[in-house]
Amino acid sequence: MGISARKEKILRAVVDSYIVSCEPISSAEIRERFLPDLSSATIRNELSALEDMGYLEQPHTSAGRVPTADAYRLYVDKLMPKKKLTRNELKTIRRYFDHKMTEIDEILHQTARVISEITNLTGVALIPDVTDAKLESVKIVKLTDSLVLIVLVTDGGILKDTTAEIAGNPDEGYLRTAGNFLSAAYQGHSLGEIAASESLIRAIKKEYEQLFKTIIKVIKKHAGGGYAGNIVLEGGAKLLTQPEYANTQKARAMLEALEAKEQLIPALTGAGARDIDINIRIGRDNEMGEGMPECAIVTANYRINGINIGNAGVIGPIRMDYSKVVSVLDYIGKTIQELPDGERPPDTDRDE
Amino acid sequence: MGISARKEKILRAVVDSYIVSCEPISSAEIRERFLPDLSSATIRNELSALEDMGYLEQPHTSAGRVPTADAYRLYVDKLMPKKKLTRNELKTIRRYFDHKMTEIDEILHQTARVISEITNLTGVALIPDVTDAKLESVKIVKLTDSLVLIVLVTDGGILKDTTAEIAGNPDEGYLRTAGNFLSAAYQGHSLGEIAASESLIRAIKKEYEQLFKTIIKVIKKHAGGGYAGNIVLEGGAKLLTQPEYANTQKARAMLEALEAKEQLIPALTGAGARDIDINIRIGRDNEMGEGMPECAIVTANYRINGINIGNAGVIGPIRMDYSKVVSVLDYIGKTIQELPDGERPPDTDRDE
DNA sequence: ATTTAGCAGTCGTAAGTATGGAGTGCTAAT
DNA sequence: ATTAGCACTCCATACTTACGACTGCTAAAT
Repeated sequence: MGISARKEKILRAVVDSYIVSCEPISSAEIRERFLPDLSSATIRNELSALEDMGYLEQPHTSAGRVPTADAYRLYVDKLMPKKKLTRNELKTIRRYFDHKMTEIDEILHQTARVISEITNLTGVALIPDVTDAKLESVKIVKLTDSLVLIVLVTDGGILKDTTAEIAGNPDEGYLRTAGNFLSAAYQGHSLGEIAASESLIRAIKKEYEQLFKTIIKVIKKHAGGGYAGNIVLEGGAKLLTQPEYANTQKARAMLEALEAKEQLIPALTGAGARDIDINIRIGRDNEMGEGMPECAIVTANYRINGINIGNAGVIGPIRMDYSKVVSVLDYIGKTIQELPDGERPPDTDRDE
Repeated sequence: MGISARKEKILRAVVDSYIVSCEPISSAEIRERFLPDLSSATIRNELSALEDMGYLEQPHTSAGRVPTADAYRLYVDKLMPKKKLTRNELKTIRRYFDHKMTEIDEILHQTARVISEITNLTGVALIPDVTDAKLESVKIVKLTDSLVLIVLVTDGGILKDTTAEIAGNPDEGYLRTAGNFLSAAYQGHSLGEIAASESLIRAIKKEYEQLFKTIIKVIKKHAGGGYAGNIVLEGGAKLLTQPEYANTQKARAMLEALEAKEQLIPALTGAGARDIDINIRIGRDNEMGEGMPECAIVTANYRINGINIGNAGVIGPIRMDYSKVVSVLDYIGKTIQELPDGERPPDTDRDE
């Protein structure tokens, strides 16, 4: 059961206004700026009704109205205008992506950075879990007598490498052969499978056993370990420009939540985030997960040539410019789509 | 020309007190807590003299005294007590370093993290410039048909790797040979030299030329690029617990300075930081470099087996517990000294 | 000559009070 | 159903007062 068109107009006015000013808005101001054909008294009646419906709140009796989290929810689902980015903003985004990038990490870092720059919120990116990635090959490179570099290449070009110490000073040929052997044995299996299954050990020749154990350890480190360390944040300090964090108390709670990145995982990966392109979650205290302060998270899922390369978005106060954020995420999606071919996104206009 | 012993005692009392309370201290309180044998009037006279000498300030006429930056300088150079870390703190440090770490990056990350945890300030680490590192070998590993991994191994075990796209789908043997060839040609030369000199190109066989150019690009990226990206920060939000940043204005200035990591470079690498083990710089506005707010930076230079592995320390308000910070940096130094051998630092006592 | 007690003077902080105005809810008229 | 009008609420601001924390100075004591 919906609400009347007029109520929607008024609610939208409240949210639109509050998003930029962070101040309660009065019936008179709504009339003046958004709905001059109605009297303030009528608007007041509607406001009162919207308050009863749980969409608005008053900080105190003689103050204007402020949207609730429910109002934002309705706003993003139904009322939100489609905002266009300015030329400068488009240019900024393009500039961030105008050189070749081969590593997913780098793309996501850049994405988080540009999101933060444009929205003045904290940019966040989630580097995808490699547990389900299929192993293509294992390369083992000798660095020094006791140190090797283990490189795991997976489908989608994801790449994980780690140095490991190794005993017995094996020669390069041996390591190469071992790498080829392991590649052959494991090719097509996901890292998760490899980390989990003990049975595959049997297939391994005796002479590779020590090396094998080391590599399994490396794979486990990447596969089993959850997302910790795979969350990228850019522009944490930007949040302090937002008036809701003028109070140091709240600012600290928020920044601490950001520093404990693991806490963010449920908020970034929760239900619903999987299949749709843009995911907006608006949460009061503890709705976002244990210890997370009241905030909103908007993320997009990015793909290149159909291959998932990760999620990126913003984290900020519930009062944020959702429309702009969505536009930014959208345009970035188009931009990185075209990245590998060096093409420009279709709606690009070049201006000096 | 020094100051009298009694003045030193009083100054130390002021600083010691201010470090923990962040409140101006009165003559009466000094008498009570530090120097019961003197009258407050005498202390008042001395305070007045110290103020004339530039070591103390009054926020206003009827307030107690507060140390100036000069006072901190004198304090760390001469007056500071040697504080012992608590058992818990020692344990915390040891826990951070109780597993094997082969990568310098990882050690410095951990260092910054533990420093932040114990001091409640922002931990900072500077990963050393590789411009002067001598190249030991170049490894080129084929990942996919068009992608190779270029690994640069330098003396001291420093390692830089980057993926690069490459045309012509060369086979593995070719890449290995090319790697060996380049290793031989460049071994012993510093990355800086290699990046700078064009003359070495002549020695390169025609067939390696394209690959060579790619690798030079990679080396230049690491060698010429300055420190950007080599600065590690941990615990930025911790600063908000410090009373000097209760004011959001100042907090933002500080956090923004931290985000623009490049700005930190002069502060971390300035004159004097080179040869001594622990470097304390206490700066008023702009003394630390353009755009840096008033703050203090304490760093230590860490070595393993005589090889420099980087600097790490804290950044925080001028009012910080220098003694504790120095103790922490010191103990970390001992701990990572012993890291590769798995030994414990000498003064370690194990308690459950 | 140094130290100290005593006291006047300064100034910030906290608490209390008054005022203005912003905004609402309600009522009654349209 | 809408709206003008008005009484009412309550916050923000400014102003005042009182208190008390410290100092600096002077004069006496050591």
